[in-house]
Amino acid sequence: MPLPAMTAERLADCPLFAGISQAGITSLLPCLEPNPRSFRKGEILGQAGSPQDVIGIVLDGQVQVQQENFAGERLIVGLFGSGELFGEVAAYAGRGIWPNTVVAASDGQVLFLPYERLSQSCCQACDYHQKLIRNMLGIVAGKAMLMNSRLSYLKLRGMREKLAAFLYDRYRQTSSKTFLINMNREALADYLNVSRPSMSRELGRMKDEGIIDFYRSSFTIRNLEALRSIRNSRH
Amino acid sequence: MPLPAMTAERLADCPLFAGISQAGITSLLPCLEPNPRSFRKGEILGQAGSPQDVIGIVLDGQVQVQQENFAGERLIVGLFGSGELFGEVAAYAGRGIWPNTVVAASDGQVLFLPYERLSQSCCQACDYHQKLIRNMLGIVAGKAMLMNSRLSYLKLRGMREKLAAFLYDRYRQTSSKTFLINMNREALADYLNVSRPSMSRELGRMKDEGIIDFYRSSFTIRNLEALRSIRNSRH
DNA sequence: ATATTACCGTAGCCAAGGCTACAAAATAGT
DNA sequence: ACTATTTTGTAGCCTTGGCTACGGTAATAT
Repeated sequence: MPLPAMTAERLADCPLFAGISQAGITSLLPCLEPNPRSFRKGEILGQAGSPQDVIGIVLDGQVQVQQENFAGERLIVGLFGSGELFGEVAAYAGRGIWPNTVVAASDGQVLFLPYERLSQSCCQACDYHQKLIRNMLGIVAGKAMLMNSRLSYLKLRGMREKLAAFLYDRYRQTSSKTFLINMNREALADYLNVSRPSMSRELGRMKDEGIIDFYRSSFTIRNLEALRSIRNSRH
Repeated sequence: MPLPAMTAERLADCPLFAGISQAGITSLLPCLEPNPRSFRKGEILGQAGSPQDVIGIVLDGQVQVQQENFAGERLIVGLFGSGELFGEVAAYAGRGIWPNTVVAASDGQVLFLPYERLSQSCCQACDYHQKLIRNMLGIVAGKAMLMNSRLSYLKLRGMREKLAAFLYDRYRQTSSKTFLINMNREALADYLNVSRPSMSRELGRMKDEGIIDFYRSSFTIRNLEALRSIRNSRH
């Protein structure tokens, strides 16, 4: 199957190929046995439980990773857009099985790469392979860090604690008391694992108390000390 | 600082050196600039916030990784014993800072390795380096998978759901309707992020309904179908 | 401009579960 | 055997927060 036009250009923005020139990518690519695929919204790109021998790179559009829990509920693990990878954590954790289902959230294109080609040295250009593997290590470690911070939010009891922790982290990341968040209320509530109306209620309370201010996705910290001192009643 | 005796022997059991012979380890080790350290219970092996340029391998004893959240509470991330690594996720995620504090949970020994030596090709024995990096990739990916399964428990609303998910997973892992868990009530409650008395109450209810039976850390699933069909009321 | 849809705040009801306190049972130590 | 300590079950109170329902506002399409 022929590669879509501009593939190498797009991959230059993919963290997996960070530090590799476009020319390098072009020469490296055939060696990775890439398999492109166009998809329409709703198509299944990876079915939980079925054998997995590739990882995916989103070239265009968005894909959603869903975890099906033991009772058949669907939990959204993540939404991945252009340049992002999916399936690589499970791949290198050594099962040959998709643990989650990957569904197209829009029309788009994805590039599948056999993950064993990536991690094994190959014919020529082996210095690039080295780079690829180190990049992959960084990507997987980064995802683990993300999950870890997610875990630390979920471990907090109490709505106010979760909100305070989340907002405080954003404050530290942006080094600014006013910042935008890239989620709407529904998504934020889902991220913190609380219900949207309850979260809105608590946000309102915190606004009334002068701790924060907000409008839509713009938040401002009004009383940093009060925010930092929020902790659960239990000791 | 001289390496402790038997270091290579012990490292042979470490997943980082999987697939490398003991002789290989011995010849490889000097190249990694290992730095051994003995510790006593309570010593700090890595302080959150301070610069990090090494990863640790536990040779003997146990170390505890603690996360300090924004308000100063301590959350236990994990307890690592002989052969296990710590600090590697943060290291390869690219910050040069310990995100968590590592405390010795007993007397023991640890081997520190500069993580950049690991990920870069070196003088001789470069085929071993390849292997090391791929092993490291597998280890980090495995930790990410573990965190993911932990996340899936915490995401569940409802005590009964969490218990059902946990017990059902144990049933699948052991392929037996009767199994022991390696935690006491307190630890299990902490793992599922609920309070112990509330959990005991719910366990009692499930026993009354004939879904499960238990005594101390021994659990028996009496009604598998009922267990599987437990899901949250919300749709 | 108007209709349609997504997004967000608010109110009220009520159940799930957190918390303290206590008792019984098991385990460990002497 | 006896005591001390840990572990687990139980009871009752009461707060937190889930849920439905609704209204208003912003964004988007027609």
